[in-house]
Amino acid sequence: MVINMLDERSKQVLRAVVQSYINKLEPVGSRFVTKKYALGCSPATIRNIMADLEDLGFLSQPHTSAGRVPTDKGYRFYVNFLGDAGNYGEQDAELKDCICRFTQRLEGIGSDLNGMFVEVTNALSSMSNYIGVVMPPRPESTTFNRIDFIRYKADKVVAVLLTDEGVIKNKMLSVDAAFTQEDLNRIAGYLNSEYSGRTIDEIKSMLVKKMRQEKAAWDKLITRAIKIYEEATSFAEDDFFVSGLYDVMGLPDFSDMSRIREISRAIKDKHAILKLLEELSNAEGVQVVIGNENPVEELRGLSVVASTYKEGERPMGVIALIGPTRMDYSKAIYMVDAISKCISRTFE
Amino acid sequence: MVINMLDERSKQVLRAVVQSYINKLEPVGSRFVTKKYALGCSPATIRNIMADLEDLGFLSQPHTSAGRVPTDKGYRFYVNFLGDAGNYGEQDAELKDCICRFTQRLEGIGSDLNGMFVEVTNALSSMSNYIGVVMPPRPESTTFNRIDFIRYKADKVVAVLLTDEGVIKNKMLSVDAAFTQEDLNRIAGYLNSEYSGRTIDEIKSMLVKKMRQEKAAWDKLITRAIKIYEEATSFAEDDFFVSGLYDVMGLPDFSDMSRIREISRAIKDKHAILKLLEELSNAEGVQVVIGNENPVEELRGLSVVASTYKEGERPMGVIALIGPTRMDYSKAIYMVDAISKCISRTFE
DNA sequence: ATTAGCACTCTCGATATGAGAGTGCTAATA
DNA sequence: TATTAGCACTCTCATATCGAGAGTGCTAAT
Repeated sequence: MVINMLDERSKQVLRAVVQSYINKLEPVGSRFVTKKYALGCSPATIRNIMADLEDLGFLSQPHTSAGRVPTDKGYRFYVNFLGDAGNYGEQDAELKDCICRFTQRLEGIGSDLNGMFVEVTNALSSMSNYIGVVMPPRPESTTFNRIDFIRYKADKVVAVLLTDEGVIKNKMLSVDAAFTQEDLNRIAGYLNSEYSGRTIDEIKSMLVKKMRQEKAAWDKLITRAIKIYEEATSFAEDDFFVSGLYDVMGLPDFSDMSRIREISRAIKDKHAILKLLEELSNAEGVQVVIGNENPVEELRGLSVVASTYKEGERPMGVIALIGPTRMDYSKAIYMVDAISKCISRTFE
Repeated sequence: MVINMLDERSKQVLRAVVQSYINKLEPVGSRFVTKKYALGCSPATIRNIMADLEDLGFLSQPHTSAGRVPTDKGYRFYVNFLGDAGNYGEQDAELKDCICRFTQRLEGIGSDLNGMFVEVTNALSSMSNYIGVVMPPRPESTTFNRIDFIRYKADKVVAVLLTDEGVIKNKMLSVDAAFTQEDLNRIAGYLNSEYSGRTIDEIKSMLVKKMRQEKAAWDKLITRAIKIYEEATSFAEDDFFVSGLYDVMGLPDFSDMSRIREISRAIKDKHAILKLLEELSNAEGVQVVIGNENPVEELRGLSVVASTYKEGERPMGVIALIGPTRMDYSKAIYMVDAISKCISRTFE
């Protein structure tokens, strides 16, 4: 699908239909286009063009005598070639201002990543009225900073894991042997001195290797360290930050219950979204998945605008907006882009 | 409203109406009652009784020629006097079994409170199809076990707070002075040795008092300790565990969007619910708030079944089920009762 | 005190109707 | 040849009408 497959006026008409449908969520008719967008021709001409666009698969009619509605392909063309691409910066001043203030505040939060992610999801959803999602750094790309163990009760130990990126995780462990705090400090000290600066996953495999090497005559300390580390770093993998499910219900797109329930389910079991975002996480720049392009069954009929945030060149995680197919792509792309860049900046 | 204000047969009719309305969510007519519940009289008689019950405010008619529907007052009477009170144990075996298995598992989780609460909300909602809520122990009733500080970067410190009940909280603090890990250990050591066993709030006020006492010549350590403790324990207060918003949308009661949106909003700003649960937390046993009895505006039209869980005699927090007014009170009361008792047991 | 019988009321689904919006096509026009 | 005016046509949506069904309240009989 190349940009040249449509002449200039057709593009203008397509853009007009997409934009006004995004705004009003009502099929747009030929008369309306001539009135609202001065294209210098009559409704009849527009009708002809629209009929052509329908033949090409960019538009469709809900019923014989309604206006036209963009198809997924129509949105796709709009996003790729018509959506003011490159100058999303020309958004309305209020939004820009709002995002600007937010990014400044974000940089102030500094290294409390969890806190930052909560802020980000909230900001994403409240500014857009879509669903904001942040996928935190995956264990394969978070860098071990240090781990500490706190003796809690005879057989309970709290593990606190810090990463270079500022993620704090804690977990209550049940241990079989009765450790003293000194034991725990030794184990932590060992792990901290040996493995600081590597990724969580790297360490896991290194420890396993180590276990094999020393096979019969391994140090008891190391065995313990390995076991306890494994347990401490086995956090639920399928977690991410979401916000805005309630706001999205206010959109006229979701006026019937069944849709809402579907979406809720999709978000609740997280798996589907996680899969999608992971796929997108390797790509460069802002990614847009429109409606039925979505590889994930449950999210058909929704669009996703996502972008990775990075530490230097290394991709860390993904932020995304999920909304109805007729979402305001310009706005969403602008937001996701600005905020993901801001997050990346805080890692410097 | 005393139990004697109705004769026996009237009570039977009221019970019949409430129970079948709870089951089918359809106004129940006189003929239906005679068919389904063998009360030994004709529809005409039932009609007379129903008319009386309507005069007394226990029932109402959606429109002239529909069956009767319980009013809030009707539910109230049912819950207080008719709802098999005292022998909720006679629930259907499957539910009992399910809860039994769950409580056993719960006791296995042991002292990881956060994990336990997540389990509890999930269990509450999935077994009932209502909204499950758990209010964790308030700071005035959690007992300080120990605090530890981990130096993260020059001006960042991670505070990890443990309570006797097994709540773990962590927080990234920005500190002005550059602490060494030794400084931090001294501060933590001071706090731990002095204040272990007291409630979080007690300690706060004690520290403030201490500051006043030593006024001019206070130990620098203490000043630091106070400041850092204050910051470390100022967690968001308005947090609790919720689950089941999505399931509740499946109930026919909420087939229209506006209701759902209302509820979502109420739950999102948490404040209203928190207020209500706090009010209920001082009472003994299972509390039931029905429909418009609800003091909280946003929750009108919903019913709440709540019970406190305790450590010994000391009330710690509240668990609750929130559902439509025509919720299955017997079931809800049974569940909330069983699970709150189980939580209390784990504290022993 | 209870009940059978009956007229009455109200909802709900099906059906009909007309206004309105928008199209496609044809023939005239620049 | 590309555009446009005009018009018949189609489809939706809101409204009105109608009858079946369910359930009531009342009255008179038991």
